[in-house]
Amino acid sequence: MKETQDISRLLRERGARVTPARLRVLALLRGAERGLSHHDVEKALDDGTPVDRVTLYRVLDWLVEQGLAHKVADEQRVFRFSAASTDGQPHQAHAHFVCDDCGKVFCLEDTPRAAPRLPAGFASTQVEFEVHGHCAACNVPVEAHR
Amino acid sequence: MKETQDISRLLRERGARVTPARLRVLALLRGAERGLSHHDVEKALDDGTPVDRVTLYRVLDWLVEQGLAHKVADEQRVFRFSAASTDGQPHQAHAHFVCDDCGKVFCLEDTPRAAPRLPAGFASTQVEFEVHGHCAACNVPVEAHR
DNA sequence: ATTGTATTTGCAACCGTGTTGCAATAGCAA
DNA sequence: TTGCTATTGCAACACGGTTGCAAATACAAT
Repeated sequence: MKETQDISRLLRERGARVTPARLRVLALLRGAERGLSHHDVEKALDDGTPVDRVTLYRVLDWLVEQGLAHKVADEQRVFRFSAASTDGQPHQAHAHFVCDDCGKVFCLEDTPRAAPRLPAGFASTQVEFEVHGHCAACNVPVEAHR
Repeated sequence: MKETQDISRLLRERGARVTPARLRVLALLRGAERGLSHHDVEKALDDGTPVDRVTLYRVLDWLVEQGLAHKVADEQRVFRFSAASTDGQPHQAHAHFVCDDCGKVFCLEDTPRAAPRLPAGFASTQVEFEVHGHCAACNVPVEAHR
């Protein structure tokens, strides 16, 4: 598989050993369309040979350390990991959609980045924009009470 | 003490019982110039009659529920609480400014209500807007790196 | 002041996320 | 194949936060 070759190269480039755990985790993150929590990853790797909890934490942190992944705390104060774009630039500021039914977090790409006016002397370093609601999977048209 | 009277009234207005824990915690938050973690509050209340861990958690969450306090996760993913401005109205959807230096939370009133476009099937119920940065007091003009 | 009762409190036990120490395993170079 | 060392797996821990339930108490009604 081309993807595996690709990832192996990335790992080896960093003078690190190519292990199944690293391969599988990075491939998973790269294929994911949203940030994955440790638990998400653990579940996703559940088929096949399971990966130890601790190893997973270490692999994830290692990927971040190597610049191959991003680590961001979500609203529930749980870290979510996503593959770094290999073409360099850091994780852009963008809005998140949080489904109040299933708890999933989605990245909204086209966000109107209108920052609110700040009082004098205030400086902003980061803007968090979070939209709460019901995602497509949970949003039953007929009656959507929770 | 005037402060205590004032707080008692606020609590009673909400049809709630005026208890020492609530009185002390809210007074503390109001006097604090930065967001306090559960641990901070516990420590601060350590003199006098100590308040139970769990009670403290419940009081803090109750204050937030009543719109008397704000709850925001800090950089270390620990909740920090600060007193809400008591000029009345319920905690509307509006932006918060969180100072990453002192932990204080400010309410930004004039928020551009531009909701981002959502993917098909998604429905939003609430929008949270959080701006992180340095407040006027912490924002030293000379060197503002980071 | 006394009583009744619903609200709060305190305790103990628990949960989930994340971490540490250390012995066993397994990449990879020689 | 062998040997070295990075990596893994296990067990145990740390810490912030939550839950269930019985005891205490604010406050309203006598």
